[in-house]
Amino acid sequence: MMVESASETIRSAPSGQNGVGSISGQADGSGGGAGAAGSGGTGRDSAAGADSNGEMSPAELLHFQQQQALQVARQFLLQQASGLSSPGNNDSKQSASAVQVPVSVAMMSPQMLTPQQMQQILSPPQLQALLQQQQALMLQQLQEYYKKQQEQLHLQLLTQQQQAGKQQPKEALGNKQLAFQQQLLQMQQLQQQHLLNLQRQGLVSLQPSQASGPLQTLPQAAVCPTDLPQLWKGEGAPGQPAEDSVKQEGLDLTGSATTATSFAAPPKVSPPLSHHTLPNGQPTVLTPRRDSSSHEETPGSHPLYGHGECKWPGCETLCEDLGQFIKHLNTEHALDDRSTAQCRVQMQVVQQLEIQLAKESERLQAMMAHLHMRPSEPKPFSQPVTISAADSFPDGLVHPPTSAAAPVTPLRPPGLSSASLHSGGPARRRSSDKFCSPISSELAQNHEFYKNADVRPPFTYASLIRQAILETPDRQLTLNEIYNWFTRMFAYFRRNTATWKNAVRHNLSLHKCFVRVENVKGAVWTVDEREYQKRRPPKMTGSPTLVKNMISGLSYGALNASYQAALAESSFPLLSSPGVLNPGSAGSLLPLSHDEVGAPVEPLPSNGSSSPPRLSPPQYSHQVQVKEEPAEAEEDRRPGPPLGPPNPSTAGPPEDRDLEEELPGEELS
DNA sequence: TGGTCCATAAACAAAT
DNA sequence: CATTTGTTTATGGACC
Repeated sequence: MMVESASETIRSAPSGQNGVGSISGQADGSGGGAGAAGSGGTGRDSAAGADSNGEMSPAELLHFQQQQALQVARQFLLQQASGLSSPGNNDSKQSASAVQVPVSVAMMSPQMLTPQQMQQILSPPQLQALLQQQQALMLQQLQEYYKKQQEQLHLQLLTQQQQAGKQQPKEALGNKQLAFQQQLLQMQQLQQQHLLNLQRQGLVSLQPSQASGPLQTLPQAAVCPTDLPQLWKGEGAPGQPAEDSVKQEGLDLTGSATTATSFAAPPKVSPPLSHHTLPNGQPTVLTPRRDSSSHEETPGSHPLYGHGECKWPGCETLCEDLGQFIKHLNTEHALDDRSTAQCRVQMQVVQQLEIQLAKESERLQAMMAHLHMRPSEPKPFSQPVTISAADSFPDGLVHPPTSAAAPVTPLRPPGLSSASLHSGGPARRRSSDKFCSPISSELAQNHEFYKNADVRPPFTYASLIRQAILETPDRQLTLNEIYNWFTRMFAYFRRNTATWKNAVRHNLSLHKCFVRVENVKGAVWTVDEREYQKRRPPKMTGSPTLVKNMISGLSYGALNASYQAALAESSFPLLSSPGVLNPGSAGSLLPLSHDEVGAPVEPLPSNGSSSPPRLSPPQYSHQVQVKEEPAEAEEDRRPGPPLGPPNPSTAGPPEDRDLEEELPGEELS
């Protein structure tokens, strides 16, 4: 295959955006394009030369959308931090109004956090969800918008024709028609382009569910489609300066000014055409009550007024006093199309946040409940609670932690999980390791995300390699197969191949947990679970501290690191190991596609299935034996006597393989 | 500050 | 001979 030679790799320029110097990968995406091409798999978009085009390249688009999602996410976090998330609160109205201010304000404020930071704070699933929501919304809005524009054009065209037919010379008519048609064409092209871009990037993952997706995710957002165009219009209105978040986002994008412009363009198109369309087509469907709620309530102070400025989304006009503000409010934010549209946008924002809030609240309660009861309930798992805790918060759902960890996948236990670093961007490396989130579950859950987004997975090479191997029916892979797994599963590894491949080889050789086995066909790599677990014993057991942190973090409502981590972690987990097939079950699913790793579905039945009360020495954290199959002997043993023994066979069972395995003893070295 | 864990780079050797 | 596969060593960042 095309392995590129060293030469290419060397040029890595560290200067990452943020400084995390080590990860050169990110930085040099440019050149990489070429080499990567090989891995066929998914639709690959060469990351190459993004900037050259006038239009937004897929990469840029993705970046852009991520930014958008991040914005929203940011608000969400802010709110959480400010204690909004009081547990029981269900009163949507209340929370809505409460949320409003901060949200709108924050929305406009440019970056408080960098995308990287957001990535760290938010878990991939969260990011993904946000992204999708945003994308769905945008898509919808765009579609509506274009539709509307086209209708307008057609109408105009018709009118013109009629009139022209009567009074205008043919030539003129011809010209006009031409002009309109061109416009129409442009519109169509634009539309197609945008839709294409959106889909391309995205939304790939979005695609499948797309049909119903948007509606589902944004039940409320779906409001009347017809109104949407107005949203854009309103926002795009020339008069208002900063408002459009889109624009702001654009500014934020460090490197892509072009992006901003190109993206913002579409909405802008509207002004010219729109001015007269508005009068007509806009049935202002605005619901009075909402409107009134935000405008009218002016007790002593006004919810839209604070710190001397107008808090209306996008408007930060300074007002000396309330009186002046009111005046401003009445003049600038009167009941017009723009205000209505903005209001609607705000409604959507709030609604989404409410949904999110409800989810998070639920999760919080479950967490609290769990942590509380924990003391009394020691036994379920001797294991580190932390682990289970982390595992247990799936996205939104709450499932009993206790049972959570093990239960989910009876067969394939969390055993495999172990290492991984949980989320996290920069920190990715180690810190998380300690948290020990199950890579398998995380992966399963965010499988699509990593597959399509050029984001560096928050796992160490070792944990990824292990995952790759374990996902295989016979738990063994050749080096090349490992490479393929990487490229298949992560968009990120589709470039800089020389670099990460070297790292993979390095890790295989370096870690005792990877055992090379000579096979008929050559050599394959297997994982020695015992060794693997051995590497990180210390912390886990001591989880108490972690728990403590979590608790304190929660109680204070502060976004401290531990909380963030917990948050991030929480979302991943869903299922623990979905696709992983264990040999035992192997027969069934196996070989095929691993992709399924993603099978997850979130809702985990909480069927507690049995929680295997596995106890294992603390050191070996989770483990489960999987039972089902002797196949992996390796795993089995670990629970028991820790180190001991030489393992008998590791793999024996499955099949013959005479050559199999391992030689006893050696590993101890 | 020192130790550990990781990522990355690179030199080399052995096998294909 | 060129690649691929494995091993090792070195360096530096992050974290505890």
